[in-house]
Amino acid sequence: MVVLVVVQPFGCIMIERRDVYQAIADPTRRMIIQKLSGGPLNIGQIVEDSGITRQGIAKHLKVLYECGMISFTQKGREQFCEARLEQLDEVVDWVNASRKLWGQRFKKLDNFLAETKKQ
Amino acid sequence: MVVLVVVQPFGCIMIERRDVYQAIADPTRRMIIQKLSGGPLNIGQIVEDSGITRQGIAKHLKVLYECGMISFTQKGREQFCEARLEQLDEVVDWVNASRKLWGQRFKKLDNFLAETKKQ
DNA sequence: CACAAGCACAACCATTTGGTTGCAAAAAAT
DNA sequence: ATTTTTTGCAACCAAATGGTTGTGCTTGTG
Repeated sequence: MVVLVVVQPFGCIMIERRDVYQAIADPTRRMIIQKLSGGPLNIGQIVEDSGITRQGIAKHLKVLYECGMISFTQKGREQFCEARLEQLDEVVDWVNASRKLWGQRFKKLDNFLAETKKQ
Repeated sequence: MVVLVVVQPFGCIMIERRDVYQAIADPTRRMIIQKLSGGPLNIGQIVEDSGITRQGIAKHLKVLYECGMISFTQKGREQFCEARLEQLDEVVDWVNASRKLWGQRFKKLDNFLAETKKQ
């Protein structure tokens, strides 16, 4: 997990972490994640049929790495890339929490109406 | 990918469909979604304690609307905003599909090793 | 050795993003 | 009738994003 320490105006130090939401926001990165879901690949293999340049892919890999969604293993001159999908739990948890609240919104409205009736 | 061409509230003309991944990529938009999960609110209520200006919020609402994650209802001079969290299914489905594939990666490796042993 | 494969790093570029300020319109309240 | 609330719209801005080309450094291979 990479933490970006940003020194802002007034000498403020902000600690920014790239998050998983940002990681999966881009369609190319989702494609990379799906390719890697099948197992580790080297960068050349990821570039194959991606439609963009190696350097473009490298930038996306950097983002994914900074989110802790992939890890690297050097093997000779090749760099193998492996997915770490545990991070996606955060997204699912957030979605479920929101939907749980959303599912209760009518109940809450009923409670509100009941309360106002009493007064 | 579904492309909707809708000319409706907010003066939005939707030609390309923004996707849900982009909608939840921004922390401010996630905050808005969570606020709305409890039930409909007008724009002023969403702005409350958000730390950014009404116009800033309006831009985020436009994005959320274009993703089909919120809908509007005019009531006098107030514009009420309601969440449509069904859209989040797409995210959960994608995550689950990736994780399913990921869970099978060792099995695949075993199969591969078994195949090569035969030859 | 010479050469190719695989990759990292830097510079550059156009567009998008995420915010701001200012102003105008319409509905409600006084 | 005037003022206040609530909102919409446009212009502006800095920074981030998503790509590109070019260069050069390792590491295997003939």
